[in-house]
Amino acid sequence: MVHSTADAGNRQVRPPTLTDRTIEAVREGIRAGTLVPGELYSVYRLADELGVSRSPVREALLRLAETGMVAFERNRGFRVVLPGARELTEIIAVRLALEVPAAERAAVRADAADRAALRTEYEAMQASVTAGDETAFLLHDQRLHTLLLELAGNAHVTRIIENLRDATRLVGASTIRKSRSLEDVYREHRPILDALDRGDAPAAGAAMRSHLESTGRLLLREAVGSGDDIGLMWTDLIE
Amino acid sequence: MVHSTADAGNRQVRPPTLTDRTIEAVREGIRAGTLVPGELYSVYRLADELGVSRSPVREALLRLAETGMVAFERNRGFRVVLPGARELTEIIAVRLALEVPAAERAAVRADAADRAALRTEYEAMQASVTAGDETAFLLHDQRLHTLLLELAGNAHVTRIIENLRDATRLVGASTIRKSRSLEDVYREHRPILDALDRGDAPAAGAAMRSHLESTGRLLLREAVGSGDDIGLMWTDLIE
DNA sequence: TCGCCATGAGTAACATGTTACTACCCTTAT
DNA sequence: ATAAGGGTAGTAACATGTTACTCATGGCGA
Repeated sequence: MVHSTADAGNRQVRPPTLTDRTIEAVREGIRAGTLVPGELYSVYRLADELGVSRSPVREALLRLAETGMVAFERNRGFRVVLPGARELTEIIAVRLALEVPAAERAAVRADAADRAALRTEYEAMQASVTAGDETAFLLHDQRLHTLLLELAGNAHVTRIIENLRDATRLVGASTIRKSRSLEDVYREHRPILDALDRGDAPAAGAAMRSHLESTGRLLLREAVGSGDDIGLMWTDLIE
Repeated sequence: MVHSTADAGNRQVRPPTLTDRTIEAVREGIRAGTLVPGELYSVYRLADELGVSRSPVREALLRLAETGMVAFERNRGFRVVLPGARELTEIIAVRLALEVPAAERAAVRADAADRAALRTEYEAMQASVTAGDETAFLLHDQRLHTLLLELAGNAHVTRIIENLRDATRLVGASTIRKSRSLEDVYREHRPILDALDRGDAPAAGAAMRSHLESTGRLLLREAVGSGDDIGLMWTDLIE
């Protein structure tokens, strides 16, 4: 059984730092709509909104800037960035390259406890679908993917994907609502888990590929700018 | 022709910040042996060695800590970390997953100018071999790989690999000297470039895989701790 | 000789102060 | 009306101050 605490770069047994808590606060603010993409904010204002000094806030935003989630503008402020079609396509390509082999590996390594944990998340997804709670749905979707990655046993891969996910979460949230395909996304995970149960590595990989490509296309369709040629970029980076 | 400036997250046309310069200074310090892995340093000391305040130094080190190059210890200082066998294996696995497809893509997209640029680096590698200059060798090796990645057209992949390389550069430097296989590593690049010239994508991918696996095993042999079972980890994460 | 505890030096993490720069606004001349 | 220009508010980047913690060291008793 792979422990699920996800301590890749491992920080603290001690309480999380203010920087860590600020990172979470920003993520939450974006989820909740308090921080609007494209809008200009400042470390000053955010710092006293959160009731902390500028240092941890600045550090937190710099880390988020590394993943491309926010962008600083010198002497102006920072913005929450939502990724364009190009960036989304690139991210999907990376996820395909890393998560498909991870799924294959997971199929080989999973024991009964792992499979049970995956099922739990899967059922929680189903519950979120019927409840129409897309926030919860995305949360369990993420957890399921993360569990799979941890099963594969490569902490670097887990961290990389986690970072990329951050950059896209924003698009995902607004996308799924519109296309009301929440249930479709849910269904796509079934073949993955079934293959895991059978220990069928190739099938698990194929199912994961199919899932990522499908949701990838979905994301792109929503996030596309008029100038971007999706088909061209897709074949260029993915196929 | 893909432009080689590699501005993925893109910063400034303006002069680089003190933080940026500090990051480079730390990298250089490690290369030059001024900063010894495992030794305990402090932001205080490093700051006035560099003649700047603690803020940019701290920010620089935090960024390097993200990639795993250094590690902070609360109220103690920070250390330059050299990766263990486990981490090296994980990194090799990621490089295989990303750089093999990138080589295939590059084979399709490369034009005459791209191929010429690759040849230039390749010949510079050869020159470094005969000159016995391993620093220069590693530099051109890196440039060649980066060129290939940029050719593939996925800036995220380029950035990810670049970060991983940072974590391993240290091991690579000490490794190659001992095993005096500098020339072997040089030779391994030949089939890649040949395949590129023919526009033969599968061959380019296969050559890249072979190269990464070979140098990967080399790295592991040097960096291994007595308690680590290389073979087990290798099959677990790579094959 | 050995263990224990107080103490102090040194640190990361956090807070606050400073600087140089940018864009915006309002005035004024054309 | 429109353009030019100076002033000002607000900012990131950098510098410095403060706090709470960790660990080594040395004295002191057994």
